Parts: sequence; structure tokens; C-alpha cells
Amino acid sequence: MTAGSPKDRVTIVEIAAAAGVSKSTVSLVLKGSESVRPTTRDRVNAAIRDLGYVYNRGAANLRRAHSNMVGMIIHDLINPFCAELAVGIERSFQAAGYVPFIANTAESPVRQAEVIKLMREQGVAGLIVSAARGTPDDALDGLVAVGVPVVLAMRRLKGRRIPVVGPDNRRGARLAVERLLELGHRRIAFLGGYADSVVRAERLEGFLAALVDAGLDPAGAIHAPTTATREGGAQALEMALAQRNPPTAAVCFNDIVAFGVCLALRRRGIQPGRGFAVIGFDDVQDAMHADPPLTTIAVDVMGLGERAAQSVLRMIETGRNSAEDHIGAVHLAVRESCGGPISERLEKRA
Amino acid sequence: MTAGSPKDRVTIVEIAAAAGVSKSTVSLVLKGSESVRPTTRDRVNAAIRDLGYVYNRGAANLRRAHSNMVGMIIHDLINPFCAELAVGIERSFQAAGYVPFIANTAESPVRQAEVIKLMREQGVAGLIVSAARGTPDDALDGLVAVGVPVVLAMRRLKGRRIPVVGPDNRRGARLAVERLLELGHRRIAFLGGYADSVVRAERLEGFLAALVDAGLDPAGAIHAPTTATREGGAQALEMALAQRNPPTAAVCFNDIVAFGVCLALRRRGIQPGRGFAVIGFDDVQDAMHADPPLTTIAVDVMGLGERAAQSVLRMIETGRNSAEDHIGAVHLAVRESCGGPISERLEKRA
DNA sequence: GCTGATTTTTGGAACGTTCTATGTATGCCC
DNA sequence: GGGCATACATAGAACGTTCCAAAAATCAGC
Repeated sequence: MTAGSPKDRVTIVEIAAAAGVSKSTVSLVLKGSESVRPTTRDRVNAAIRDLGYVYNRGAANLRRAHSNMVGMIIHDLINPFCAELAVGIERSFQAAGYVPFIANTAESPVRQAEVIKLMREQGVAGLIVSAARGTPDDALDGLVAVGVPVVLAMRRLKGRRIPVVGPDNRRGARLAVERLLELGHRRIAFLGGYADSVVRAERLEGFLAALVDAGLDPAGAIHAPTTATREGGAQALEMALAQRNPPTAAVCFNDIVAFGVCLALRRRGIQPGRGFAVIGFDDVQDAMHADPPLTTIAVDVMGLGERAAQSVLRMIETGRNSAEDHIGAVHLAVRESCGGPISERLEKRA
Repeated sequence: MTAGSPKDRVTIVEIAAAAGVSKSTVSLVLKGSESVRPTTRDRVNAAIRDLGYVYNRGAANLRRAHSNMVGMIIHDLINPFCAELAVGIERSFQAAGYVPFIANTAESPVRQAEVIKLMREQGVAGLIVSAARGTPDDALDGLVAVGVPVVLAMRRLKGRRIPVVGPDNRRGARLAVERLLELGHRRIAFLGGYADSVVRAERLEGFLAALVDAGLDPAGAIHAPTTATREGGAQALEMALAQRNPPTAAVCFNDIVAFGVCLALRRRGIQPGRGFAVIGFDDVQDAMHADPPLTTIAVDVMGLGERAAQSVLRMIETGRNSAEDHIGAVHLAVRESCGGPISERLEKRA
């Protein structure tokens, strides 16, 4: 009903006609070129406003080396940790003038493959991938082969030289163990997480190394893989407590698992932080609001996201298709779920 | 290192040459046309595989009436409710062969305007907008004027005929009130939510209507607007309890606010569901895991997302730029935060 | 007002598809 | 073997930009 019926979009040729210049000049104005006289620039801009011109990036991308789109493939957008990561990445890309696409794969490698194909078809300039569980190691080879910058977030891909951005999983797990040792715990379990997860492997590695360094027998540590959910956490705790020599504390694969562990403890009448110490990993926003507030390994997710975006942007600009890995710092956020020294509490030694 | 150096992408012309056909034929094969001989089709497909051809949608969109991209503008992707909505929408679009763009505005109308501009430039075929707070009423007029299908999610825009998909806020609030009345409560507060929120206005409306229908004086109901956060919820509760005739129960703007209310109650030594009844709204995934599990108005978010996507898809296909509103059903999910009948508990009448 | 340097502007050929109209085989029937 | 469908295949002009090479306008100096 307003000026300009639907369907016939305004093009630079029409702007050119209206402003009495050539389409080349309009193009220059659009790109903010120095070499167009201010009076002309104003005339063109006025026409752009008057006719309601909308730039057509599809057409532009046809000519240029690469588009201004970048993709983000996230394995589970409903997971608040991933959502924060996505937002951090998006922010950096937006600031740099790129248009980020977010896609969610819901942990499905099949969906992921589809999404990657679509992104290639759109001609993305770069890609950040937080890979779905069970992603085949060659999933990104096609992309990398044609020189599309790719950075992995959180999850490494075996046997490939694709840069990774993620937290220091080993050190985080070590910090957690050291805290529990300080508090006097000697039987510490590692609970939860999918068995095939690279992240879990790294966290477990740090966990075991810390035990060994403390002169404890890592063989005795209980570490049952489960789903990385509240249910999985609850289940892992039950399994751990069913052992003949049950642990008094647990480092959990992540905060969600830790929530499940706390839930199961309470169901058994044990207060997390009093009768059993629990430490999570990630420091999701809910961790501080949980009951009790969760002691956890804090990861600067947004920071990691921004860092990943920076890497991709640098790769796009320099044309290099490699970059350094970035292992983000972590620290222990002490709250109440790991309680005070064990000696202050009722302690039952086996 | 693999066949095909970076930069020179394979085009249908090259496929045509390799398969010994014209580019038109390749195009037909790509679109799965019936009128190409099977043997030819196979030859072309083989060439596509061998040369590692990647379809260029940008180029294709240049010719076609509209692209296969659809946009989703989400006001806060970190909010699990919104994330679920996004995932529901995305799923439907993917299934229909469209490529969904997710963009997060972080409640910034400025960012939202930028994002809308970018989406237009990309030539989206349709758009679902969960508007940022403070979105000017004319924010989508440009889009609508040129005939781009737009559907609003959750938040209505005043004075515009843009279709909306959202839960039945009025009925939800009414259900909550009715439950509390049944349990014997007579002094019920409505807590939290931004003052300028349309959603809050609707929920509040339902809340007040239910009170009136029960013969209670709505003027006595306490309903302080706050931020829709845990902090806001805690604050709202403190304000409510500071009144001279404090409420014994609250309907909260949403679950997040309800979590904050529960937190504040516990800080005061009151057990939610025992000393004070709390009902949330939305039924986010955490609601059932909270302590105590939150009684709340359950909304089928994924369903709403899918519904919104369906509306946009229909608008794209039919070319109509209008659609019915869809008000999703809600129901009361009874858990523990609203407790049993008030008579069973210590009751102090004023 | 001519020359040459400098600043602005411009035509037109890409870019990789789609699509219409027009071809050319192929098969069928008499 | 000529006529006529029918099934396949294809040239070539779009689509809306960018960008190069080159033209046109402007300026400075004399």
C-alpha cells in the first residue's frame, strides 16, 4: 500500500537514474569510497532514502572473493553453556561487520552434515563448529580443503589440524581435585559425562593426574560415564555410593551433572556440602543460584566465544587457513556445595 | 592439498563440460527435473561428485523470486525459554527445506534494527520476530510494506496487523489464580515482570479478572513490576511482604521470577509451598528440577515455535502477507511450590 | 586558453545461476 | 519415408552487484 508495490525491488540502476549518475557511482557511494564528490554522494544517498533501496548482498557476493556471512554450528542451543558461547561469538562477528548464522544440530551428526552443506552453499566466509557427539573425524575436510576458515569450539576433532578454542579442561579438573584434597577428602569420584566425549577424556585426565600427584591410587577412583544430564548425574552418584568403599566427594563432568548429583544426594537425605562434597565444571549461570550454590570450575564462555570469532576473523582476513589453539584460563569458584574441611564434619572412615 | 586449489570454485559450466552437456541440463539435474534422461542425469551427477561441486545459492537467488533463507530474531537467546522457541522454529524450517538464520538481539532495539536490515539485505523469504523490549511499533513496517512475511512470537506489536503466535497469557494467569483460590488463599500477589511488557499486561489482566470473578477486590492485589530476573523476583517478594497486609501466595510473571521469589522466601526461612505458595509461568525445563519443583503454567514452547514457522511458511507459499494469530493452550503443571490446601498449614488470618 | 596532472565518473564485462523459447532426436502411425 | 507428437537438450538473456580500464571533468600553472 505504501510507495513501491511488492515484488519489484529497487536496484542501484534505479538509484543511479534518480540521482542522475551511473550505477558505478552508486556502487562507490555504497562502499563509502573517498573518490566521489560530496555533493554527488549526497544526491545518491537522498535517492537511496527516497526510493527505499535495499542492498542486495547475494548479488554482491557473486562478484566478491567471499561473502560477509559466517556460520556458527552449535551442538545444543538449549544448553545454556552453548547458548552463551553462541552469543559471545555472535557479538564479535557483528562488531566486525559480518553476519552470523547460528545453527543448532541437537547433537545429530546427520543434521550437522546438512547444516554444513547449507552453509557452504550460502558461501560462508568462515565457520565456528561446536561439533555434535559422534561427529566423524572427516566431517570438516571438505570445507578445509577449499580453504574455508574453520575453528572448533570446545570439542577437538581427532587427527585433524583444525584450530580449537576451549577451556583448560585438564587444569580445571586438577583444581577441583586439589580443592577437595585440601579439604581432607581422599576418596574422590569423577562422575558423569558421555564415554565417547573428548572433553570428558581431558577432564578425566586432569582428575587422575591430580590424584596420582597426591600419591593416591587412581585405580581406586570411581568414574562412571553416563549421559551429561541431571538424570545421568543422579545415576552416577547412585552407582558411586553403591561401591563397597564409597567416595566422600565428587568432581562432576559438568554443572548439569553436578545438579543431578545434588538432587540424588538430597533424595538420600544427604546435604551437598555437608555430607558429601560436589564440584561442577563450566559455571553456568544457574550454578550460583542453585541450592546449595554450586562450587564449580569457572570458564569464561563468552570470552571463549569471542576468542573463537577473533580467530576466524583473522583467518578470513589473512587468508591463512590455520591458527593457534586457544586454551582458556579457568578458576575455581568456591561456593557451598563442597563445604568446609572434612574434619569439621561427621567423618566416617572405612 | 586435495584436488582443487582454494579460491576457484567449481561452477555448473565446468560440470557441464565434464559431463558433455549444457549448463541448462546441469541446472535441470540439480532441480531434480523429470525431463532429463536417466543416463544423462547419472553422468551429470557423477561429474558433480568427481569435481566436488558446491551449489551457489547466492547466484540462484539472483534469479528466483525469493531465497530459501528465513530469519529468526530472538530477543534473548540465553533465556532457555527463548532458546527452546528458536529450536522449535528452526526444526520446522529445516524440515521444509529452508535455511534458518538465528539472530540474537539481547533485548536491544538498536541491535534488532541492524539485524533486520541485514536480513533484508540477505533477501530472507520470511521472518519470525520475538521483539526486543522497547521495540518501536513501526520497527517492521518496512519489511511488511515490501511483502516479506513476518510473524511475531510471544510479543505483540501495538497498532499493527502482524500475526502473533504466543501462549494464552490471560487464561494461564487465571488458571494459576483459580488454583490458589481453591487452596484457600485470599491474598494473592502478582509479582515481577517489566512494567512496559505486553506479555505482563496480558498475564496481569487474566490475574485481575480471576480475582474479580471470585468476588475479591483487585485493588488489594499487590503487583509490583520489576526486572524479569531472579533478582527482580526476590525484590518483588520483599516489597510484597513489606505491605501491612501481606499476601500468602503469588502468581509470578514467569518461572525465572518465581525462582527468585523462592530464593527470597528461603532467605527469610520460609519454605515455598509450606509457608507461601508460588506459581510460575512458562514451565521452563528447570522448573521441574528446582527445589522445590515449581508449580507453573505450562506452555508448549516448541509447539509454539513450530506453529510460528508453519505460519510463515504458509505465507511464503501462498504469497499472502497475513495470517491468523495463534494462541497456544496452556495448563497448570502442579508440583510442590504451591503446596496443599492452606487449612492444612499454619494459617494466620489478619 | 593550452597543457598536463589530478580528481570524478562511467561503460561494460564479469560472477553463477534460472528460465523461456527454440532446437534436435526419437518414436509412432499411416 | 513423410508427418507429427513427444521427449530431451540447449542457447542466451536475465538477475543486481563489483571492478577495471578508460573517459570526462576539474584544476594549476603559465
